[in-house]
Amino acid sequence: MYYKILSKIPSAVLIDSKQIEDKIDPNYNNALYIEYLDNQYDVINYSVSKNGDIIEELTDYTANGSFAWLKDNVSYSDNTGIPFVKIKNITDNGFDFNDLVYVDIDTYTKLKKSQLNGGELLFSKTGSVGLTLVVPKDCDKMSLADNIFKVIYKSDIDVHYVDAFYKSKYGKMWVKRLLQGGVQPTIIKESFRQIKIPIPSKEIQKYIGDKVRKAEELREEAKRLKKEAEEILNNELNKNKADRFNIKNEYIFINDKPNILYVSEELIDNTRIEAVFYKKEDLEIDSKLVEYKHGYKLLKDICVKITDGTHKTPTYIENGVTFISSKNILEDEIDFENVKYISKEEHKEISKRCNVEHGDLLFTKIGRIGYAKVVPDKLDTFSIFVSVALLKLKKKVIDEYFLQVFLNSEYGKKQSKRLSKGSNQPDFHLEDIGQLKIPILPIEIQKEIGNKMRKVEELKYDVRVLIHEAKQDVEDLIEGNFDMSKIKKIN
DNA sequence: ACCTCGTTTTAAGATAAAGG
DNA sequence: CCTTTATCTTAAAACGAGGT
Repeated sequence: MYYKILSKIPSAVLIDSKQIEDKIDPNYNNALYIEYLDNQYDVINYSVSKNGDIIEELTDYTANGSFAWLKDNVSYSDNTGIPFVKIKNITDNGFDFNDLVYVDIDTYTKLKKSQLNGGELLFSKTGSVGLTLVVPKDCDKMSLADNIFKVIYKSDIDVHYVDAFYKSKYGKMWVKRLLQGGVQPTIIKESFRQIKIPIPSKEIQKYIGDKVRKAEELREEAKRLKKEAEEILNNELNKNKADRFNIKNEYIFINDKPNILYVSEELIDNTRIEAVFYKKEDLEIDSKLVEYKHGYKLLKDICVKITDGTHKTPTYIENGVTFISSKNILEDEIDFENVKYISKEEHKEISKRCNVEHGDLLFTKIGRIGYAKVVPDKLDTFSIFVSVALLKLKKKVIDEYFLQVFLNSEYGKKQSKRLSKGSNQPDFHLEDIGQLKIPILPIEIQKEIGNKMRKVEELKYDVRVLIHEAKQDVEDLIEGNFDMSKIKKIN
C-alpha cells in the first residue's frame, strides 16, 4: 500500500491507483483517517475484525419487503399497540419515548425482520449517523422504523463492548470515513461491514461492556427516582384540595377537539383573549394549583431576581469562558459539549446584569420553552444567551431542586406553554415567567422531592463517568495504553 | 411474490438575526 | 416587544431497480 501525506489540513494525500477501485473518494483517504484508522491500527496488540465478520444478522425496516408491500401492510395507531422505534427515540442516554408512534400487533408480526426482542444493537444510518443503543434484555415487544440498522452480533462478542467502541472517537471516525450522500449523510450496509473493530479477550470485552451495562442500570434507577419525585408532587396536589373558593376559575366544558368551552367573564385576562389560552387541560391545571391546600405563590414572589442572558450576540472565540443557550438546557441536564466560548472581558460585562451562580435556576425562554435546571455546585463559571432566563430564588421559601421538578413537570410545562407568546418562535417574556404559579408544598415534602432529584443528578453524573471510561478504555486499547492490571484487580 | 440494497425528496425543527 | 426571514441540520417519507 502506497500513500504519501502531502498535507494534513487541508488533507492532500497521494494514493496508489490500485487502492482506488470503483470510487474515487477523497474523504475515505483523508490524511486524518490514514493516520488514525490505518497506521494506528497496524500496531494494535489485539486481533482486529471486520464488522461484517462478527455480525450474525444485519437487517432493517425495508428488508421486510417492497415499498408496495410495506404500504399495504403497515398501519400505525395512535397511542396503543407496539412501539415503533424511530431515530428520535434513540439517544446517548438510552431510549427516549416522549414522542412515540405505535404500530398494531398485526403489523408487528408481519414486519418480522425488524422486531426487537432485547440484546440487539441499533445503529442510526441516516441523518445523525452512528447513534447506537443496545436494546435492554427484558424489554417489551418493539418494532423498528426505517433508517436504523438492527444488528445482532455473534454470541462470542460482547455487544455492550461493541457499543462502547461505536461511542469512542475511533468508532465515530470510521463512521465519518465511510459516510456517503449529497444532501444528507447516510451509511450503507456494505460500508458498515467494513468498519474495523479491535476484538480483545473475553475478559477485557466484559470489563468494558460491564461499564456500559452498569450505566444502563443507573440510568434506569434515575428514571425511577424521577418518576417517584413526580408522583409525590402529583399526590400532594391531588390529595390536598381546599374547598373550591375561586369563582373566577369557573368554566363549562363543551368539546375537546375543536376546543369549545364557556368561561366566566372574570376568568378572561384582558391581555389574552385568544381561544387557545382557555383550553380545558390548562384550566384544570390552573384550578388544581389555585385550590391547593397550602396555597401557591407567583414565581416572581419567590425569586430575588428574574433576568435573562445577554441580548447581544457576543463575539465567539476558540477558547474562553463557556457560553450556552437554550439548546444546552436539556431534561434535568446541562449539555456542556455543544457550547460556544467568549472572552473573559465579555463574560464580565454580561455578568454585571446576569451572573450565574451555584443554586440558581436556568430556565429556557425562547424556542424550547420551559426547561428548568439548577446550576450545580462544582462548576466553572459561564454565561448565558437571551434564550435562557436566570432565576435567583428565595431559598427559605423554595427548594431549588423541588422547583426544577415542578417546572419540568406537566404542571410547569403546560403553564409555560400557555403563558408564552409568539407564533413561529415561542417567546416567554420575563414578566410572564414571573406569573407562573408555584404551589408551596410544606418544606419537608419539597426537600423529599428535591433530594430525589439531587440523587438523580448524582446518578446521571456517574453514568457520564462510566460511559466516558468505557470510551477511554477502547481508545486506550487502540493506542496501546490499556492497563491490564485493571482486569486482574477484579478477578 | 418476495427480498435486498440503495438514492432522492420533503419537510420539520432549532436557532440566529433582522425588521417593524 | 413581537413578527418575519434566513439558514442549517436532519428525520422520515418516497421511491427505483434488480435479484431469487
